[in-house]
Amino acid sequence: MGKKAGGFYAVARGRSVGVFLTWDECKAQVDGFTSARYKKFPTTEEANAFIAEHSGVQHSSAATHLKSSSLRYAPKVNPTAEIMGLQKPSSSGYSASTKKTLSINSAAPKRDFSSLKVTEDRVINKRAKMDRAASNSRADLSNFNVDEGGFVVVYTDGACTKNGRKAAKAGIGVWFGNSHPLNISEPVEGRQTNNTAEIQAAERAIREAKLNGINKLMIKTDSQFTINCVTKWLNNWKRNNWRLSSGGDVKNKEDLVKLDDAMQNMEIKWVSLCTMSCLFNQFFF
Amino acid sequence: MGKKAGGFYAVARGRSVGVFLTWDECKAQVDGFTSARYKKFPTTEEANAFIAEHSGVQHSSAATHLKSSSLRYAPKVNPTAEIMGLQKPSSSGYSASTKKTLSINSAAPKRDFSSLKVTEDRVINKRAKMDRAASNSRADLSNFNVDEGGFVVVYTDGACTKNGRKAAKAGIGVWFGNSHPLNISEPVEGRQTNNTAEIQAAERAIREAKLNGINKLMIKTDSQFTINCVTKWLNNWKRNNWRLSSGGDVKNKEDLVKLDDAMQNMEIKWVSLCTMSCLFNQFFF
RNA sequence: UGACACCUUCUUGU
DNA sequence: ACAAGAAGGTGTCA
Repeated sequence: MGKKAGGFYAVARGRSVGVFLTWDECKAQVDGFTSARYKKFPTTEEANAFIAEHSGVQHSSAATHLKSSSLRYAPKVNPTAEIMGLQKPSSSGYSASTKKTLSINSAAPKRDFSSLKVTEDRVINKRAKMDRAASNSRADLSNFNVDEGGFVVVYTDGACTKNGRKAAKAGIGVWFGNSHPLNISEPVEGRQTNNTAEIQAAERAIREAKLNGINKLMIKTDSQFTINCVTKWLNNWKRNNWRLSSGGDVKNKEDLVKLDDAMQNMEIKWVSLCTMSCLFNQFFF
Repeated sequence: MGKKAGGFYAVARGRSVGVFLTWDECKAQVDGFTSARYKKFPTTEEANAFIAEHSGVQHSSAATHLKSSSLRYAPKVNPTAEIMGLQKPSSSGYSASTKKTLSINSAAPKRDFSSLKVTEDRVINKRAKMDRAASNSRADLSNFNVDEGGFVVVYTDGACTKNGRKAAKAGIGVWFGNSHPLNISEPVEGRQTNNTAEIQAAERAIREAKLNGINKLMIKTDSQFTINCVTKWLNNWKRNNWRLSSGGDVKNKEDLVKLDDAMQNMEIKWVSLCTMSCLFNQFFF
């Protein structure tokens, strides 16, 4: 080994949040943690600043805390868990399966699509359906999260193992509520990439909502890509025959056409989970 | 130029040692291999340098040794690796600083202009100078890479954060060799764009070379724009009062005049890093 | 229209 | 620390 000792690893989102002195320690917080955010810095000050900027949330005590330079190993906070506070699925209503015996309860990763595990797609899928059918009581179905404007809130997410490689396997997750009968976790159809997953997740969420008489839906996703596709680029692409500004083809045309179709007759508010954290930062800066 | 055609994957420690053209091939050598050492580079030269530096053997008698080693270790190596042969640096002697979580010692990517980080330009710049001054011994200075024609080889590069926006910050890099005392990393003066950066990088390289009695210089850059300016358009612009064929002004006149001035009394071979890979392709297509 | 650069943003994985 | 999947843009010239 014989590495150079210097350096501070800031972990803004991970199993624990804080500054670590070795890559190994840092890696332990971060490895396998979905949408982890971490970075190495030459000074503690910069490391702390990074955490302040990227962890989305701090404890009220955090601001002062970060300033005291002596504090190395910061406490364990799970930002997301707090922002989302009430109803957000800190982890999963998704059927738990083998794999990745999630780490600790508190800091459960935002995304635990255990069920996406390839080898079990069929089984899981089937089980999910049975599950939904079985518990299809009115009481359950009406148990949506609804915002002040009457929009039903749904969280969507896509994941893709080995993204970019030919063995890639992608899956989607749709979350209406804890153990909600409409929750979905399924494999992706067609091209297996992270983005096809995110897009299909949104599409499935919408179709599922429609089937249940919902006509106002708030989709929360961390895929800025999907949001941009729908809110910024889609109309233009429909006009210009799906040409990128760079001249190439729109890679996700097929999925986007389906999504666009699903969107008809549904009022949708798109919410970026990322944006939410950013907004939150304004409390601190 | 790494983006489209993919780069070159150097495997220094793995099932086989060598340069590979796809991530899949590289992965095959490396996956599950204890303490594998590998990295992607935009050029074969850099890939070979990485292998030379990390494959365990070596050091001391660099030049000749490297040649044979790359041959020996490169079973599947594409022709290029052998054709290009020499010993190009993996990368930067640039002072490391914050940003982009530099990797360990030597094998940073071609562009790790950590030092370009805005807030620290001054400091970094100062440090770079001290650094150079401090180690300014004859022994070091004579340690240039020289081609068969007696041209000293230097790599130049420019970078520009937020290129095209008003917050843009540009910087230059000049690389004569690993930890070479003449290496430069500095902020750009004047307009902050990618092209001013590339041009100023070349100019600085020439001036630095001149100060050290060099009169034959091979400049390797991936800026086709800079090369075209100098080798195709400059003479014409000097004649026609810096008019574009479209009638407008030459945007980079100021920097190009300085570059032109620096070029006097210096024999220069301009080499496009891009062209090199392209040439290579002709072996296969 | 082409070419070479330079970036911004987001995500997924090891 | 590394990889890829995806979109948007400007800097510049012919």
